[in-house]
Amino acid sequence: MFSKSCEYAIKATIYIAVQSNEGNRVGLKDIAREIASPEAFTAKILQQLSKCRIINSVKGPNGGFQIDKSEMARIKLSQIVLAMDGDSIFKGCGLGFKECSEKKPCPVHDKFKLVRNELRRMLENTSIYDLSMDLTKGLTFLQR
Amino acid sequence: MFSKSCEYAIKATIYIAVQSNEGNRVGLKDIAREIASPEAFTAKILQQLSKCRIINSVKGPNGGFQIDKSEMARIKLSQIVLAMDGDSIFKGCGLGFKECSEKKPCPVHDKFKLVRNELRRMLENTSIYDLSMDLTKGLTFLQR
DNA sequence: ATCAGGGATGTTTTCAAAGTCATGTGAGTA
DNA sequence: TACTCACATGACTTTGAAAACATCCCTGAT
Repeated sequence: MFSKSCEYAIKATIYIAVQSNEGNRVGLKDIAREIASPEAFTAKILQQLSKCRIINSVKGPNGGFQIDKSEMARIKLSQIVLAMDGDSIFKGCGLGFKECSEKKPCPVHDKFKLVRNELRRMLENTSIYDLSMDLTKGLTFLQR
Repeated sequence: MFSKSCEYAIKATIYIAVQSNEGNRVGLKDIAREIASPEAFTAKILQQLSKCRIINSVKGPNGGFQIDKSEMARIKLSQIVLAMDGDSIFKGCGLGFKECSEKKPCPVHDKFKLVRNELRRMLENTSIYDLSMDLTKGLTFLQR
């Protein structure tokens, strides 16, 4: 469904959100350990998220990553997916056709549209804030 | 969403269905040309479909692939996906966790369940017969 | 100004999916 | 029986995402 990068990105963003809510700035090592991801690879993903203004990075001693509390509710899952995997999951044809449209639909075009719209709706309506709250409350988990 | 193999498998099955409806048995070359897929790779996919009883193969001169008319309505998209990609798309966790369940859900578990159920419903309710009919009627296309 | 902590960036390496090639096997035909 | 057509099978190669490695650069503290 999503690329590995995107999966890590979602996990990392949620973890950073949880920590930011408690006023903590977190470093790469922390994040990689907490979401069980390869450190070097995670670094790249965090840089990408940082470029896309989804998270903030601070260099130097006591540096790390954080998310502004004021922005947390604004950040939706869809933004992370878009930043990591592009819009292929929203626009791409179910059978991989480059040109698949209402005018010239592939055999599963209409059927997939329904599912994709449901997916899009879900991603656009799910905020990182909500996900981080569930995690803080112990309703969900970031391991296993 | 699906592997390349699965995309080809769906396209191939639909094409074979269309031809079978007109009483034609089709060969590998025909299929590969029609769905614009690499021939050798397509051969493997057809063999897999054949093993899973989704299509029938006939060896020798005037051999080829076909689908029994009587079975065509019974074959659903879900069977092809299952044969090619396994059940990961139905069961797999949105964040890639090996153990993700109601008991120990990942942060997006519930949200994904809705989307996945919609996908499953769609795949289980879409028959190859219906898709082949749309193609025959010129409502859908297998190229581009 | 220097030093160390920690993020940023470019280059390899690894591995599974995608795709190719060579050869085997069964079926129809003469 | 011999030949040929077309599917079957397994080993091999290629490609690109995932992951690892090495190095650079910015920042705060002393």
